[in-house]
Amino acid sequence: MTKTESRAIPRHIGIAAVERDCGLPKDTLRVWERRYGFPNPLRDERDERLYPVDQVATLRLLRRLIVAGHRPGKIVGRSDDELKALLQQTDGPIDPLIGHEAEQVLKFLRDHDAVGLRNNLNAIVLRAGLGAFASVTGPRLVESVGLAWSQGELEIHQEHFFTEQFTTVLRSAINAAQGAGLPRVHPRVLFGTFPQEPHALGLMMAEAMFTLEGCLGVSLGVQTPIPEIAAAARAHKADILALSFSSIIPAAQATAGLAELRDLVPETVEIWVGGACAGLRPNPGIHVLRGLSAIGAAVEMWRARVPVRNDIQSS
Amino acid sequence: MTKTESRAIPRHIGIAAVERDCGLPKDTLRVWERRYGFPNPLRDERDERLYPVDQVATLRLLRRLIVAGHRPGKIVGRSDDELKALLQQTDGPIDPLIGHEAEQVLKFLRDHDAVGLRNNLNAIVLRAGLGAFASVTGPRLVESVGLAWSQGELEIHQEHFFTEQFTTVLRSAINAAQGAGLPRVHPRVLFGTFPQEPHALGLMMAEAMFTLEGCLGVSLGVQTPIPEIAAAARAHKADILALSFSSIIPAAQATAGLAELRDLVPETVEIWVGGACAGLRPNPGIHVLRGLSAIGAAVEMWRARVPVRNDIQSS
DNA sequence: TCCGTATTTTGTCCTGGACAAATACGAGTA
DNA sequence: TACTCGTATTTGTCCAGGACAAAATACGGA
Repeated sequence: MTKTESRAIPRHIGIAAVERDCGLPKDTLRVWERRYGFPNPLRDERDERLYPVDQVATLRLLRRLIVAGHRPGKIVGRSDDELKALLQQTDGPIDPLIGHEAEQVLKFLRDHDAVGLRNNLNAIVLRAGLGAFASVTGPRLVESVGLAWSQGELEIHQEHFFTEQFTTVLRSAINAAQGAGLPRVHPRVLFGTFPQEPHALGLMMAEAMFTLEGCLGVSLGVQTPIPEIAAAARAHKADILALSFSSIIPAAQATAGLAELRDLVPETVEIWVGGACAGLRPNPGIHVLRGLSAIGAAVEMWRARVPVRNDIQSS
Repeated sequence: MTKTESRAIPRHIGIAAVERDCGLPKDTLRVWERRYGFPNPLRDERDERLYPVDQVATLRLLRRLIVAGHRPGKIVGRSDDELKALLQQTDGPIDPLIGHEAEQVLKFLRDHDAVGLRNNLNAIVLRAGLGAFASVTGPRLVESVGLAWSQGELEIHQEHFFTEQFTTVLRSAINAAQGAGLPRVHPRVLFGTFPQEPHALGLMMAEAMFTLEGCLGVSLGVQTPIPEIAAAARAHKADILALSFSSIIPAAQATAGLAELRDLVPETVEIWVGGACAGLRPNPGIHVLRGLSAIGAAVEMWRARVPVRNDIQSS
């Protein structure tokens, strides 16, 4: 009975869990420790690294700064305060970014109010319309919640809870849109993410945007192996492969994976990518969409560019 | 023109790409090579492993067999033909189990017919009703698809595709049920899975059953750390913690995790578990439900057992 | 100011060893 | 026969510390 507390909230986590939570590969964690003296994990009885949770929080800050363009050698080892100052100077101050809706949502999360959150999200969708929700408000809400989490203001379970409610609301709105007699014609769009990418929200918001444009969308969900994505593109005769990248994906991995994928699918299939991942580059054969609101115009351009094949075309 | 092909499809890929595509960690790939002599990659000029694509395909077969219960020592190194034979032999003949609906669904999957599959699933829900779908037909469909996949009759992307469509249909049915004026009172039920459990379908079917019973359900989605589940149970003042276990979870892990969880939540919170995981045991403080159709009666018993507290009860 | 070349930084891969957790095996008991 | 418990084997993950190329930066000359 006496030590329930010590087991209740683990103060230290292993290297694999840190890799998962921070998106920093194990090798990188070890080499940072060797070079910069940080992180500075304890060791358990079998000499394995045990990272205190506050160092894990710092690592998340570091990762944000690095994807924002800072170099590890300059920032690893600095104090949390310095890092936060840098972060604000990069992203701009945090508060202005959080709009009224985000504040409300965060309040519902802190209150663990499921019904209130759901009603609130539904109200936002109705007020703004699905298009504006999926391209503007939704991403902002997601970012605000992610930010609040990475700054320790929300627990993991609160973020899970938010994701679940958001998913439900958005999914039902998409269903309603599909049932509302939208045309559902070309282009055929196949949605998916790479295996390291478990984040489904961005993908679903993209699905909403394409649906509103009257595209015929099919989703594979998240974390599909690259050869499988390619096989699915062929099987479904997709015109466009739409992939979502959150910021947890290292830019190098995204680029390498995209090159591999580009080789595996026919050239007639376009690859469109988007998301918060910083390092996305407009390689040949890869279309980078900056922001979900760019989808509408891009689909129109596609329709103008690609000759009509709105009838069924058997191979 | 003659050699374009050799550049178009790379015949060898690096270890990081293999990790991505097969889901086998780099460390495991290296230790298999050391112990079993397979995989047997070439080396590039800087002595890094280069895996031929056919070995990568074999690795994917191996991974399938391992999640199906085979042990690496017995199968790594065998020929593709032997592996494929094992794959078909694993679960015995599949046909008897498959009902009419499952056959239809498998046909739509093989045809990659998104619209047909969606309509078909919707029709089943309407015909059978949400209760029968979530407790009988749905689980059977899920099992049939899983079986077909484990025997190599379906590709991974087809299973992803099925999961996505099934999710959409079920989620929208749950929404409809919630909007249909069901009472939504006690018990408060919190849904979740352990971190190693990524399977969301069972959880959602359980959510459907509880919703039909008029419970007030809140879901955390899949893969929530155990302390977080406990924290969420306290925060949401849950009466019941409903956890889903698919067969990929080792029984020992489930038991250990449940013991840990049982310690972390107040005794007034009941823990109900269910799913295809074989080793679930009715430990003290843990209620094991055999099958989703048992949920209805269990909720009624709970309501009879627990004194009325249908009014709001502030802590 | 621009562009090509040195230099630093940085992530990823390597080897070979170690060990605990998971699993299979085998003996003893009801 | 079925089931439990202790032992042996298998298997995944971690460690150290070295190496090197790709990327980023600094530098020098037009």
